[in-house]
Amino acid sequence: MPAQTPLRWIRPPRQARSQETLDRLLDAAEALLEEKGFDDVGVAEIAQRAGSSVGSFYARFPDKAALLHALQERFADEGTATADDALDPARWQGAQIPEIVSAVVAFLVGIHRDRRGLLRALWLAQALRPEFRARATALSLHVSRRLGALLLERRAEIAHPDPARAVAFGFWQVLASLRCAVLEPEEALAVRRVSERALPAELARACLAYLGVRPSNAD
Amino acid sequence: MPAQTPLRWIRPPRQARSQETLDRLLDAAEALLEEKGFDDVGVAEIAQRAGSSVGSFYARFPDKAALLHALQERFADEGTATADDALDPARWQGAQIPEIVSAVVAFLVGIHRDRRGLLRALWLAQALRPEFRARATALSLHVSRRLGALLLERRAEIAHPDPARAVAFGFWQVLASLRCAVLEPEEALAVRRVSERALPAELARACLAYLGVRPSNAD
DNA sequence: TGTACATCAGTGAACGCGCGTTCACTGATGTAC
DNA sequence: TGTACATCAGTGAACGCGCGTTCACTGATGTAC
Repeated sequence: MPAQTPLRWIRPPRQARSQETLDRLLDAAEALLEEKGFDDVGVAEIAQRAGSSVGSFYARFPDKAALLHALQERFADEGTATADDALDPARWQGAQIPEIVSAVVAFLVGIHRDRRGLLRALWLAQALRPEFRARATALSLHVSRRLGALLLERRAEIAHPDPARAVAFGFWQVLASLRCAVLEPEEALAVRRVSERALPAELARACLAYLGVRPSNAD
Repeated sequence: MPAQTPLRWIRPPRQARSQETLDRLLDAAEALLEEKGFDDVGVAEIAQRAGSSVGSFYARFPDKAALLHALQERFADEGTATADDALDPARWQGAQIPEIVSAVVAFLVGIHRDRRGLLRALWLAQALRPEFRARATALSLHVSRRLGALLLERRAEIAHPDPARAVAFGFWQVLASLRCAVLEPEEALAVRRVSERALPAELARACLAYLGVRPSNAD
């Protein structure tokens, strides 16, 4: 179900050297996305920053949109692997829900901070271009299910009448908040009233309150 | 403090007829935004839909971006007036927090449904163009303060240790969720697990739980 | 080990499409006397 | 009340800029014998 298409957007390279060029192009693009939107970054600009050329770019990607797809694919692969590792039930033996939620939220905040530009670009692309949605949804769903499995093993701690739904919706709300936090610049802090430093704790608090989990002694 | 600039982006019309043209242009643009993004809507397309012409467009707006500014201005004016009316303390004499929050959340869900296209366009514009942020922030802040005043009159009902901050953050989280719900198409429902019909209730529940308000008999 | 050839990778100037913007002109409205 | 003139509003074909994309060419890597 989760799209396995291994970078079929990219013409696979034949020499190691061109694989490096491809990585450099992806890295350059992601770096530039920290400062501007995808449409504001030119192909020539990306190529130059990668120490490459426009021609090389088009030797790897059929068009500019394919670059964003490749970035999405790369991020989703990393995200899936990370979730599988981080949300492995074995890792959380004996842990209670507050501990898990706090850790996950803090981690998600970190990702959104560190890769702000990429996530913003992907989020915007998804809003208007259907071809970006499936992959994005698949990743969210994967993480949501893994987290759900973990929390529902502990459903006794959850007071919400429909724990499975609550876990899914709670996770979605955390994601939604982070997405907005990523898109919103500092101005919106006046509305939010919670600094980025305090965000993980407050977000976890909100999520736990919604689930109906009593704050544990662990936190 | 809230930007009062009365449509200074628009060259004010001298004849009634041209005011009508302007309104038709705004309406046509907003209608087209339901289907596509701002960049995907052409000036000629807007003019045609408004039963007008490209030249007329440029007689009213210095450039295409000014149109989006005008739409933002119009929406913000309506929103401000609506908030002043809807959140007037006199209106809520004797009401408890759950009743207020439920009503506000339901109303916000409705707005985001009815003007999905415009809100999506404004949200995307804000993410990348600083000149859209101030107005957007001012509107959110205005509503947040009005709502805050209303709820903080009832702070006894709030268990959160910092009620003022909690009200602001809770409101912001509701907004964030709605923004994402507006940008996300149906696919994401698999992640969210809450349909648009059930959204108001679940969002209100989450907000109230975060504030630490006991569900009242009123709801 | 060395030479010839084939294939792959890289280059960047030139192209061309799309779309915002302009502008010379027509038509409509209002005002002076 | 009627005519002349000034100003405002509207029109859409033509322009031109920006940027994604192409392509003819050079250089690098690998392979055959």
